[in-house]
Amino acid sequence: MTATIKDVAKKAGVSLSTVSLVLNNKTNLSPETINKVKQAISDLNYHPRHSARGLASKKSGNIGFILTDDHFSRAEPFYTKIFLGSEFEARNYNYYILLTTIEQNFCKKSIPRFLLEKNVDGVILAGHIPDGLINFLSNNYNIPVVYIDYLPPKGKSFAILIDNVDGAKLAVEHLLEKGHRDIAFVCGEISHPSMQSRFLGYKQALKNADIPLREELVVTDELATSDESGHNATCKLLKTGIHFSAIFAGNDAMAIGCMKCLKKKQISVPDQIAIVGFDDVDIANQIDPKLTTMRVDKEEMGAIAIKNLVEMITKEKRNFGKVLVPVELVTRNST
Amino acid sequence: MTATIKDVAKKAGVSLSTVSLVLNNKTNLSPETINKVKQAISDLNYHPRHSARGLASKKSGNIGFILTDDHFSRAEPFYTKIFLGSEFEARNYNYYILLTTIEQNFCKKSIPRFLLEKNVDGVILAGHIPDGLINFLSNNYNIPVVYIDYLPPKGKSFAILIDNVDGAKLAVEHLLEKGHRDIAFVCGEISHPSMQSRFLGYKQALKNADIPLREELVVTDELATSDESGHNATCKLLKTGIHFSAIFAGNDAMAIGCMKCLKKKQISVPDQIAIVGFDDVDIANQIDPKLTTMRVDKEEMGAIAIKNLVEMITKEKRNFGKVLVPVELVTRNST
DNA sequence: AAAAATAATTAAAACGTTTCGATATTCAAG
DNA sequence: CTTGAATATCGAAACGTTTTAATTATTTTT
Repeated sequence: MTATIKDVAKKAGVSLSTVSLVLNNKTNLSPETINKVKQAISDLNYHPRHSARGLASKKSGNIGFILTDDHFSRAEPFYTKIFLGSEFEARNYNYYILLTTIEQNFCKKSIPRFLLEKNVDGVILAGHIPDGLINFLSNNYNIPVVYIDYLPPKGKSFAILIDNVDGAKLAVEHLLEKGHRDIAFVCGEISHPSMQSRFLGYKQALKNADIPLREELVVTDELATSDESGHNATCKLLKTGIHFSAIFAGNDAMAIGCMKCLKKKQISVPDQIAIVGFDDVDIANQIDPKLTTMRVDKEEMGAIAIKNLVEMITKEKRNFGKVLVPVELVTRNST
Repeated sequence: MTATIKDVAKKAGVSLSTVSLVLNNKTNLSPETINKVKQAISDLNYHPRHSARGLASKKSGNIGFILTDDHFSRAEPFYTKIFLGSEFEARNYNYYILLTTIEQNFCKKSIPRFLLEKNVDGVILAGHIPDGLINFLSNNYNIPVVYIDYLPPKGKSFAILIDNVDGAKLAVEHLLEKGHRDIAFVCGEISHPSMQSRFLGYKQALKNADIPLREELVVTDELATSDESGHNATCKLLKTGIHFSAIFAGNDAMAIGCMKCLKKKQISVPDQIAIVGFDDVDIANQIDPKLTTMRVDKEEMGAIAIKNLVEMITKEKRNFGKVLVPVELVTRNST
């Protein structure tokens, strides 16, 4: 059958252990030996069996990737892209990724099998993860954990987050550069952490430009952060009769809602009112006019998570804190 | 640390082997023994270590999922959904899925690691897969393979395919029921197998309704199957001046292109011209008017693939042939 | 030149299962 | 009863690595 480490040892004229040492780049090996072994490995087209390694080393060589089902199946492939970024980066480090979705309402039944079977060396948790799982993990496992796009409410953790504050600031600064002074902020569900940060960025940008914050240009009382919320919020703003020449929307969905409302009222975008969104969802580029928005590199987020996770696994140390991933302005036709 | 099979054996008062037999549902076990062991397993919260199993049984417990990078990263999450469906179903059978993307231009360097490491018991190939990989697989491995949405050009294979012919027939029949008689078919890149099948379905539906095929209502000479191709094809049709009251487009992208053209020419959809697409992409439901189209259950396709693959793995047999997944009409506002 | 330190290599145990063949027990048929 | 088959359980080998400690070879120090 296929070659094993034994065959390599025989061919290279060394012991099993030596081959293993070469395989794992261990020290105290003579260059000749290393060459002999490497030659034999390539001659035999040898590849160490994954499960044998796992058994002996007590490392699985796998990384678990957990997100809630609603996050993955939603239309916008935000987490899909993050996952893909992780998969790519993991390959560079020779790790496999085991993906699993869990239900929002966590119960003991839904503990990912790769945890029970000790089949992962570390875990990535993407998006809003139920407390139950977080507690279960920290109580029963000692493997490193990296959060993506979610900061657990308590306890020390390591998280990869979107730099919402800075992104929002950039968005508003873009509008300021275009000469806008009366910039509205449209947002729903202000309780959401991202929305709060984006609001903060909006306020900071105004402050830096010496423009006072005008409460009447801020709508934060919509229930959701959807298309519809954006639509309603814009209608509300227009009804007040207060002048504004630009809108910064909390996300693209709302920005699109804004545009729908404006179109209905025959207000031209960007001539009469400019709009900036946030997220750069796929349709942002397909609507008319194309939406200027803030893009975050999702693949990069996944890659950063892997890099850090692998470091924690191999160096057996724990990182804590936040990594803020920068956001980039994508200028299109709505501004 | 965590319990092993040894602990279970001790606790249950039986031998290692017996526990293993229970674990694997083997025959010739007394009910009392089974109960004793199961009790011990649950008492100790025992879960067999994945790599140990893999090593001893020479089965990895993993399934490989391969697709080309361009397929996975494209905007429309077609293959993402298939993958998700696979992941869900695989969980039911206690398999892990290892996903990897490969480049379109295959080379030895890009052989998925899980193949080299003997770390999968079977493989799913989704979408257009380079011949090089197919040959490599069949020459070097004896593991079962299931294709999804792709039929390899030669050799025996087992594939899960969209029932394009039947779907197209349904689409056209829907238009016929709505009273349309002059139905155009708009399609680019007719060399593509799916497009050929859809064209075939179109012709069959007409034939069944005793309506002669009129070549002048068929556009198949566009270069791509994109939005733009649909747009151009429609313009071409309109220019001929020939009457038609409905369009069946080869896919949603083209259907959307058709609508754009009609909107430009102030032709109302569906009042003057009705449109049916194919695929049910996400934006089909977001445009105005919402697009009537044909939906295929992508998750189901993934699940079917897993079911068959697992059967082949466990029963050590090979299935051959095609499974055609039915397509469903989604009636919206464009008809 | 001997002793000590270091470098290079190896033997053997360990990892936690499955599986094969052996053994013990029960059952049915002669 | 005796024998042969079927049932139930077990002991031990095997799977292919890593890792620890031991051994041998080499270099450095005194």
